[in-house]
Amino acid sequence: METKPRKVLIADDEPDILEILKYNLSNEGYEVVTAKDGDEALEKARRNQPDLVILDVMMPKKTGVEVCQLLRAQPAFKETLIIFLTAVNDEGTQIKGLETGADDYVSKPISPKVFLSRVNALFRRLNKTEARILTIDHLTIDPERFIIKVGEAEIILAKKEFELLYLLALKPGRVFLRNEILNQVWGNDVIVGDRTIDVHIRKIRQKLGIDCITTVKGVGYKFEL
Amino acid sequence: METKPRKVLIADDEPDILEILKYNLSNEGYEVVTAKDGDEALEKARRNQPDLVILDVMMPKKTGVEVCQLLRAQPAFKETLIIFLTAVNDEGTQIKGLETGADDYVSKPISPKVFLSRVNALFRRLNKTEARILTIDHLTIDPERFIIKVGEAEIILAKKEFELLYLLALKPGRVFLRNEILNQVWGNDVIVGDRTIDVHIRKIRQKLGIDCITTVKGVGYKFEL
DNA sequence: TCGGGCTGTTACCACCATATAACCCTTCGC
DNA sequence: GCGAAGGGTTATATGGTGGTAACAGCCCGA
Repeated sequence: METKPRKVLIADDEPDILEILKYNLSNEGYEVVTAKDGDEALEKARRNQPDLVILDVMMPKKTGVEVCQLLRAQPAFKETLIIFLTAVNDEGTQIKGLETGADDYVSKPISPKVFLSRVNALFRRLNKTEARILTIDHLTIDPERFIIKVGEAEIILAKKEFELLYLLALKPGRVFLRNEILNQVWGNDVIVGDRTIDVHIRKIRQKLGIDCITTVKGVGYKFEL
Repeated sequence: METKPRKVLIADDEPDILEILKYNLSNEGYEVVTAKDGDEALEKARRNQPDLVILDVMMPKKTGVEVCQLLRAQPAFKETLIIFLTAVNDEGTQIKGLETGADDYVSKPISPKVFLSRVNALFRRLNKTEARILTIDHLTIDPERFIIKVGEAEIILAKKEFELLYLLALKPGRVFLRNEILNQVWGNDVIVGDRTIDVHIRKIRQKLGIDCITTVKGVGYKFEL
């Protein structure tokens, strides 16, 4: 399952800040791009389409607020997260920043750890609205649309079949005991015959046309391409 | 589609803070409920189902962090916005707060104006349901004029029918559970029979004359051309 | 080689979710 | 007050879903 790394663009004219933030965000698994002034920030934002933009308010060329406004004006950046970063702890600027469409406003000096938590908090909320789309090789499972894609072909699975496949595909390679599968998909109180799972597995294999579910005899099933 | 006021619960043991925040939030059009300790906060949260909960960290009975954890443990509050409010400007607490699932962390003393902007910023990201004209292929949905166009033909839908179609069309392809539809179109407190949705869907399909709503059995409906 | 344990496969069918039509109550314009 | 439209319920039809049974095949140990 691919969870592509979140892309973050940091724009600040102080190299130290850039360095510290980049170091911390990278460690946390984010992909980091940096810019040292407003114009460069705009340029790199366009090219990299980051998920989060961190803007210093006081920057050469263009201020963070200006950059923010320009970004928000473009449809591609309507949804992008934006955090302002500033030494200026002045109310007016802060309010203006937030009203321009920023999602957070952090005052320097910043504690890297606190900053990280804030970033994570923002992404956490964003995540929920997003679908948890699984992509394994050329197989795509989209629970939001209830669609399976093998290559370009769209395949419709029934509810139970979908849930079963999704469960297995969540942890590729991991073997699920028949009991686990029953609990997860059917619920721990429902009692069904022993052949039920096999039949569903078969239907999935049949509909997908590819062999992605492996039987582990005497144990259970696992997803594998 | 309901545009009822956002409900906010404020929990703080200092009456002054409660008063100031309540005053400011009310002015901004929010519906405000207050609590003066942790237990009362939990109680009122359950009863009022607020969209945003503001928690003082230091409170009698239960701390803000405890309340937050208890709330987040309940499915009904998984999505609720939570802001911590505190005089304690200690890193550890702040990080813990954010990692508990809070969305923001504001240190006292607070400027009411800045605080308001932060609240607004949170809500802004949450509701991206701006009324805009949708155009999907040769189908146009104009929520301002309440008009549907299929090709050149104008079609009049009833209010509920329109709202239902608009909801689905906002995210083409995305499957909406019957529950989601009920919440969004009818409101979470209204109780209607199970067949109601089907009937409205049917009317829409009939009036539009084109097949743009797909049934996903056991799950819900999705818009698709 | 035989038999038991386990899984694959097929056919069958009950039941549940949805489709559909008919009906009723309320609201609103005239 | 009346008719029309909105919006909800109920009853019945229908098809897909998903469970079961029955049997075939395979692997492995005795």
